[in-house]
Amino acid sequence: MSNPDPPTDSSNFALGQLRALLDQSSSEGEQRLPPERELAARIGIGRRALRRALEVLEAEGRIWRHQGKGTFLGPRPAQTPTNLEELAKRTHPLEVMDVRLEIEPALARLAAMRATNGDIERLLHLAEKTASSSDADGRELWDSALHRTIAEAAGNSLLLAIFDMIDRIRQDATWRLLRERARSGERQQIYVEQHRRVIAAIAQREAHAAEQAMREHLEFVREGLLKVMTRPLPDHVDGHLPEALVTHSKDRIRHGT
Amino acid sequence: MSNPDPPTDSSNFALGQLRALLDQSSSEGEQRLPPERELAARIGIGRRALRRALEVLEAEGRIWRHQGKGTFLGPRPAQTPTNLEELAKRTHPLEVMDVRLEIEPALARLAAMRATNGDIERLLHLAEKTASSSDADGRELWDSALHRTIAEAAGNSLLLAIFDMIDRIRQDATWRLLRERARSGERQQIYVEQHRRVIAAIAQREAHAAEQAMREHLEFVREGLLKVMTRPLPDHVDGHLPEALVTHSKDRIRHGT
DNA sequence: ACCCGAACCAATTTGCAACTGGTCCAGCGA
DNA sequence: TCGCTGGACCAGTTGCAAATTGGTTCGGGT
Repeated sequence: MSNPDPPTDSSNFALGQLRALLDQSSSEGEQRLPPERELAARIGIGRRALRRALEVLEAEGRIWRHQGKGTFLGPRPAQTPTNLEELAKRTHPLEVMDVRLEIEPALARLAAMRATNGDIERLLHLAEKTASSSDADGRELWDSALHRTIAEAAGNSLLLAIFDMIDRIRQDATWRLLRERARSGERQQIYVEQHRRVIAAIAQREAHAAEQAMREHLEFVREGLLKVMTRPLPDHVDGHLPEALVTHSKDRIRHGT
Repeated sequence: MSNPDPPTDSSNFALGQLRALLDQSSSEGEQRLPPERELAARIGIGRRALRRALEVLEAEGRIWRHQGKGTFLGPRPAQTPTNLEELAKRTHPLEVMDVRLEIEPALARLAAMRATNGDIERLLHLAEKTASSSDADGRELWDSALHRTIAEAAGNSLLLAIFDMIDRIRQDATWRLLRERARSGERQQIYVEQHRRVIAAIAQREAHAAEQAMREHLEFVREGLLKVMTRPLPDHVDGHLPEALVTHSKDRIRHGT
């Protein structure tokens, strides 16, 4: 394989000059390098030669550049989509389940240790409601409220914010139908029983039992999700997929470096 | 207790006019009301009287207002806790450490299972850099890059986003000084050694060891944080708090939207 | 070949103007 | 005295144009 833009005499000279400048700048606390045009003029070479040298330094991880921003020292800072919609585009149900399996057992454990009596009262109340609701929308609502109350009872506002973030992604319209199919029939009854066990453990302040019960519940949920996603479509379902399920896969973007 | 700004004749007249306008607007699908100045002129009263009427409607939940934006129909939209600034105000370093203790061991475990060889290469490279950097800012940068690379290697974009969220809160200017004090001296060397152990476990694909090593590292970090926050200031430190801890909290305005 | 200068493209930042709600004040009138 | 108005000013938001910067292409010179 051939390098489309190999180092040259002028670039190598620039490399030396730049390394010196980098050392000087970092010792002065400077985070930003001058613009390319200025740098090229200062060193006395053309911009193209300078850019070849900068590419080397960037590959080494000593600098990072971005169009319109500038050239900076150190490793490239992390870019995070704080936007929920963007985030929802880059993830998928199984990823979300993996995250829930990490977060919610911990929330249940913390809730067992730190829930107020008022929290526990609300949880017991919710457990009844969940069991008695009949329609799918109602189940969704009570289920969501139950999990969120546990997250509140854990008494960590940051974890609660994280839970909310995950929950919002879960609420995505595209995924609702999926969950509805996954919890139909006798599975719903098992859900109710598992919820009861989690709440009982929290009420009795058994942290480990609460964590374990929540983990088992979520693993059961994940299993149901897998079954629904892998089984063939039943006959009465229309042949073509909804557009939302088809188009979303192509605008997936890279997030590594 | 007395209302500082009770309704008056003019305001009561405006209230009736406004309720009519609200009904009309909502039926037309209009979400936004005209600016106060225009509204006052149209109804034929002063702005002060109009604002009293608007306050009533706002208290009733029929409208909501925001400086610079305007006046809108319906209930005030839920303020998203995804806002990093607001989130940073509602949490504190110990909460963040609790969350890191839940998330990052899981990330290390996943990384041990799913890291590519390229990931491991980068981790080894970063470990050297962290050990060799001398100044505090440099340590912060490389340390942050190390933890993030582990998060990337875990191969779950949602968990990565959560990690980034926590990391940004950690980067808050107010807390930097705290961490700097907590890692000075021989603790830094222990950090380096613990990092090495985590990376070694990941490189050897020992999931449980990686999780445990990361947990131990973070518990050590938390312990250092506690020590710094509870111990009295040493003699050579000036009596008054550094300005960064006092002033920075109020002039935090825009980072991005 | 190699390099330079110039020009252009694209992403970002910055500064400014306009607009909006929030607040205060002097003055008018019942 | 009290309520109200109009005006002025402050503060937060939005939109836009200009300036800045890295990314790219092209022609000409050495």
